[in-house]
Amino acid sequence: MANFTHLPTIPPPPLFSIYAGDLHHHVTERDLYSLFSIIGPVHNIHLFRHPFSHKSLCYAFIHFYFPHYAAVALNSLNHIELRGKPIRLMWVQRDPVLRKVGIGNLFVKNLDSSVNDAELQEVFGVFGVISSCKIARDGDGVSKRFGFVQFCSEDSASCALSALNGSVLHGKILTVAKFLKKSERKEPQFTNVYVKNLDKDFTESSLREKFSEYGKITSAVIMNDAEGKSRGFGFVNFESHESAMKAIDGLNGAEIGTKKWFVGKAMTKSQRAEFLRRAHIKQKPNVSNLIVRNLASFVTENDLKQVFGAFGNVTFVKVSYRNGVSSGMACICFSKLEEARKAIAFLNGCFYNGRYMSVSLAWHKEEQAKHLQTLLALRYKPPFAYKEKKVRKEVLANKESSCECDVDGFVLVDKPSGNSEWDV
DNA sequence: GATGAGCGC
Repeated sequence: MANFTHLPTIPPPPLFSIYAGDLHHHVTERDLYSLFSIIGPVHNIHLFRHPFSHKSLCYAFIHFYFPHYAAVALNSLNHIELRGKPIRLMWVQRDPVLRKVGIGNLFVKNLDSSVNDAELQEVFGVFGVISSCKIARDGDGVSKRFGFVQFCSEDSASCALSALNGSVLHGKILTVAKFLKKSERKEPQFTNVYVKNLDKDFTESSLREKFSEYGKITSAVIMNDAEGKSRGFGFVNFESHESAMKAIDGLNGAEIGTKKWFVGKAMTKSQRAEFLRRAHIKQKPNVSNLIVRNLASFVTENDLKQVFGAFGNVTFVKVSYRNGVSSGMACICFSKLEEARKAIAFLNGCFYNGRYMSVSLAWHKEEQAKHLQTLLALRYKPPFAYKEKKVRKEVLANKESSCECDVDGFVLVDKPSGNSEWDV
């Protein structure tokens, strides 16, 4: 019999209320009420909505009159599909520390793509009480073939790990490991080395010879074209990471034959694509581009060229027009970041043609997206005007949302009567 | 090969 006493366990939660997460964004209070009432009398449902747009935040609380029904609902309705998406149920746990400690959290990979959340729960549930489990899916709901199972106790998790790691499910050998955050996981150490700028007559055996002084090699190839001629690059795989590092250190930039070799870590196609994408962003930092907002509609590109030209060399001016009408925004490029900064310091907030101009550095699109994600993660509350604009953008982007209306500059979607709580 | 997100009146 296992000794449970020394292992941490999540304490029993309040027993009337269930948290429902991962909801499809079109799931409504009514959908939830219809579903949960099947089990027993529901006291109320709170589907959380954005305070301005009233779009669903995709999670809800379901309060039952009797804890018994809450428990039954949690067991029998978990992972059921609502509007085509499986819901994920948990006991309400309001203590954020307890929610985030990650007790008993397992990572499962090499799942067959047919395995769904419910089956994952069934297989792992034999070993203890699961607080949350799900399979990672892409935007179309296709399984990414890995998932997460979180047990209420470390003890159950370790039982499941030792029993199920290496076991077979639908013909696939599962890997079960403790879940580690990205920061806790060390990068897999590469052993494969890429070499380019080889002379066309450089052979595999000379390649092997050249690299073997750095350590034991498991394979060395030169890539050929359809006619069997060298394409001038190849791969050398070492037995150890240290040897691979030494080889890069020793041979990168070396002049061999008539060429200067490039030797570096071999990348997969996707890794290389990511690398190039980042390199591209670095190359074009875009930081000397300005966005000007709140311009009067009659301000022209020439006007702006004059005003901004006082601060440096303006290389590009573009006013944004929609249906032939200025939208009050413009992009202005300086040849130097320094000049752009000067223009901001001087012109941002200036009264110009009856309006206060806003002048700020333009973001690179991808960097801005990342920045926004970081802010969201920190639960950053943007300033009012900003939030309003963002909501409008979201609403416009979401063509599926029904009954949009514009009230006092706020875009409201599916505004429920009264408050957003839907009492039954 | 792969390592989420998540909680109020």
